[in-house]
Amino acid sequence: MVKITDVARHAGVSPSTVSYVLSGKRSISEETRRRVRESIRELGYRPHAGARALASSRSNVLALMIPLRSGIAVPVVMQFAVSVVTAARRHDHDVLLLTQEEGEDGLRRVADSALVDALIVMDVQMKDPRLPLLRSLDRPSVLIGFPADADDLTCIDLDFHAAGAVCVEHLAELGHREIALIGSPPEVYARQTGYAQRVADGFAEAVRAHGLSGDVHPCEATADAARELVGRLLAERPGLTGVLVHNEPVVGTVVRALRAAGRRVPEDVSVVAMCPDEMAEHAEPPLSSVAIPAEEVGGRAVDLLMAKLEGAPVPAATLLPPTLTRRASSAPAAH
Amino acid sequence: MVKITDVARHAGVSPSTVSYVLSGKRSISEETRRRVRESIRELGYRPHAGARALASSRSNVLALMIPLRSGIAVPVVMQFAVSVVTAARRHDHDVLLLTQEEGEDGLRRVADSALVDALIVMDVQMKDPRLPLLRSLDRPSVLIGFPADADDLTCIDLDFHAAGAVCVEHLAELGHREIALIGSPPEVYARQTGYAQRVADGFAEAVRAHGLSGDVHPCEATADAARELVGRLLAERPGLTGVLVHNEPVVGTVVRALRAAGRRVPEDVSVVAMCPDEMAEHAEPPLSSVAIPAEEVGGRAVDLLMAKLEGAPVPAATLLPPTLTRRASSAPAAH
DNA sequence: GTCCGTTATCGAAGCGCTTCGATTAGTCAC
DNA sequence: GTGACTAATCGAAGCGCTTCGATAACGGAC
Repeated sequence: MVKITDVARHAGVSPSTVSYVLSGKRSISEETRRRVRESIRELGYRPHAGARALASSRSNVLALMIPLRSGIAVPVVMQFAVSVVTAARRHDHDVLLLTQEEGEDGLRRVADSALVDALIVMDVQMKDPRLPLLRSLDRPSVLIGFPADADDLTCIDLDFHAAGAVCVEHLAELGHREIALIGSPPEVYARQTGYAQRVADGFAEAVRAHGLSGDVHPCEATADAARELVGRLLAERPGLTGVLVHNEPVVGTVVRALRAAGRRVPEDVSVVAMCPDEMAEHAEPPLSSVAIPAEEVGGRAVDLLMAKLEGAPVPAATLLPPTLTRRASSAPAAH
Repeated sequence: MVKITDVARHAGVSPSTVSYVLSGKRSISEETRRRVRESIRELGYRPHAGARALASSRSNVLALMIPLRSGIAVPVVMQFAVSVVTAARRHDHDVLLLTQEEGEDGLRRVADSALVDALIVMDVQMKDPRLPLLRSLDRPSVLIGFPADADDLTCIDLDFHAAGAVCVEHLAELGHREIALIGSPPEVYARQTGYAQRVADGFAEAVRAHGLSGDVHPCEATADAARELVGRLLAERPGLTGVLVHNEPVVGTVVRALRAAGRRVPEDVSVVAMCPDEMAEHAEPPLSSVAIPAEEVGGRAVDLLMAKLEGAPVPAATLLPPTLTRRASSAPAAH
């Protein structure tokens, strides 16, 4: 294994000079820098991560804790993870993967052992048991999601409240007056993850603001439940012409159930979904939708963390504005 | 930060004794061990990962490189990742996440910097550019998937050949004589990832062995392509009563297309899928299927790696036998 | 010509741990 | 009682890097 002293000898300088060339923390003459770089290349030198971490108390590794729970859209989690890794690499950091299962002990372990410099935690609950721990750690962290009490914590997420509202506004603009939200399974609201409730609130608020009629219907993530709910909705509310679906597994079923009941989409009923773009694009018909900008959330989370590591002040809360993409499933209301 | 010398002082022993208590590499008296453990607990001591890695040349971290490419089933990748992390933790290791995008340089980087002790690489291609690198690294690795030339490498995967065959056998047992394989998109075969071809080979071989008629039809992963293919198959082969679908995104579409063409599933046509169990269970009707045992593959991959790290010999190839789960989509052929 | 401030470099200490003799006690066979 | 072990513990070296003075060389400024 080639070490810094080998490079130093080869370049005719001291080890500390090599270190300063690498870190740029002191000025080095152009000529020396060139020679050192050349030696590094020639010898194929890579600093030993452990030694570096020991001497500098920086591991250049971030921890990412991902959720496992059912009801969490796996592809979205994956997108997050990939975007976090990609963003971390841009800052010359690596990512250590932790599962929710490891819980607080896992976070404490990697933080206290100095395995990681900072932490990103996904799928934050309203009353998340990890929050006190994160507050007590001496390492910075960023939460993806908003807990009930976010004091002293840095959070980022899609603005779900605005997302609910933006869907309503879209339907309102198209002239729909009677709409409904087919929501997440009841346990998701009960679990107090927050985002489901925020969508519902944003929906309800916008419904009021626009003088529409519309209400919220939690729905189990099964085809049967979705069909049953659609049937009930159509029976109870014959004037219904707009539906917002915030329940990924059943979006396809909802559309098919509407059609089975003789309603054309979008001619008779407009459908808007909150789901990954990929899913919306491949649906039949392609669905107007608001997606979670996983890519951006992950990237921004890393940026926030990097800023905190450098001691820069960062906003406590970052809400990303929702973007509604119009596709074939929504159209002006008939008269 | 509390360090080993603090623990040593608190317990009235030398630092090396604490180290030996932790590692178990030398015998320590019952009494001393107890005292040291107690001090560790009381002081909340965690060994510094970097220092440990430096002194022992073991980081206790594994690298996992995950694929990004489209056509790879995201939930399966996620399952792998989670099972690898879980298995690694059982061996007191952590997992560093790398994306395929990082390629060979990424692998070299984490290996040469001693950030990781060993590597797991997913989604191995027939002629994978990472293979020479992995051979040259001084750290053990395990591939998930089988390249064309696996010399000196350790590979593990589902036995796709057997998986293709087992589906045919299932259909044959049920009395079906004319069957078809609706395969992966053409580019997946072209890409030479291997597994698609192996399924097709296993299928073809078993068809021959059982004296059935049946052939292979690659299919784009779009609803249109699937519908079109089903239409063509039914037109060209009126006697068709069994279908194996090895193309996750379109399994639902295939079933619906069959029904749209007036064929009941399973009464008129039996359908078997190769897809994650979750997808098969939630389909309408629930599908008889062979799943990739991601859980087991991930766990076994880690076990192999651990064995290699300890210098134990391991089999070069591990093929996990497929398991077919009978569900509602396959039934005896009508006469 | 002296003094000061840069710029470029070096040497040494030290990060927190593991590991390798060395040492001391204790046990047992004879 | 002696020699030969084994069990339990210690001390010190060293893992490969960063970082903190210290030093030397070099220009201006006066």
